[in-house]
Amino acid sequence: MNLGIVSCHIPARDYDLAATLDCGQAFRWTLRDGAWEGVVGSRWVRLRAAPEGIQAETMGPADDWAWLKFHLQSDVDLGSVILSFPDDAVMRASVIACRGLRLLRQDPWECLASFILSSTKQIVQIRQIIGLLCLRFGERIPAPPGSGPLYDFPTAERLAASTEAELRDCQMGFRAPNLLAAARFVAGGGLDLQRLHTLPVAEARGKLIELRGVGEKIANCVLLFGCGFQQAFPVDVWVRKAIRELYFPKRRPAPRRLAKFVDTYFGTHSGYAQQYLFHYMRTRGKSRVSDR
DNA sequence: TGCCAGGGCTGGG
DNA sequence: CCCAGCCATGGC
Repeated sequence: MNLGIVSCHIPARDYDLAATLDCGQAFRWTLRDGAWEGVVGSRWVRLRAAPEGIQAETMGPADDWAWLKFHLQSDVDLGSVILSFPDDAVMRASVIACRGLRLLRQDPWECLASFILSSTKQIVQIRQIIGLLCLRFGERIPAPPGSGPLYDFPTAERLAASTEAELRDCQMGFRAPNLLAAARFVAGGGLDLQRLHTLPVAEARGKLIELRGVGEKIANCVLLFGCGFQQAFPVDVWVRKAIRELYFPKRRPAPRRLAKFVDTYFGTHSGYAQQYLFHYMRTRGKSRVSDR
């Protein structure tokens, strides 16, 4: 049984780690010495590009890597996803700008909690808040030699046992009572996040929106990044700006009309198209994405 | 410094 | 249905 670093080659084509791990869908990945380091579940993970795929490392034992392949969605045929996008100038430019960007399949609780914390926050700040939250409330997990202490994302049960003041100490401001209430509701069995993906998407969305602090946008993030619903389409300030400027340049659409548009125009993988739009808007004008 | 950030809720037209 | 104001906090 190997308790040190163990590694594995994960086959994948058209997989860009930087675009995927640094496009605002996940908040715990860091580029260090040319490799991406993060935490998946209760495991430290290091990833780097390799011929015909990804070289992955974690702390042993690991006789099975299905958990990581599932998280990375490395088996998804990206080519067919991109072919499902509408063939227009905006999406063609997005595809060029975001080559190799994948959607992850994240843990629904971590995803829900993270996006409750995301409202009117910049991505760098969301990362800071989540870093503090994991440090204060997460469980210590095995880390590679030379690395500092490492913590997983706190469970709903753990956060449910905390206080609003302790959460506010993680710099999350008015989001603290929302996170605490969500943690208590989930820990108490009021919402089975692990089964959400088996429901019709509208029903799943309805259950999420019952939570205080969770509206359409955050619900759609959880549905897309944590439950695998390919047609969930989060509309944040960047995506709204993209749609208005690139698809409705003459006059800004009424909210209802914009909702109808994103619901019908982008095809069977509209959530994927949304992430390409988001990343395209955020990175155009910049030379590199490696700002964190 | 003031503006803005992967929003949501509330109260008023 | 639509909109303005508000909610904390920090990067730029």
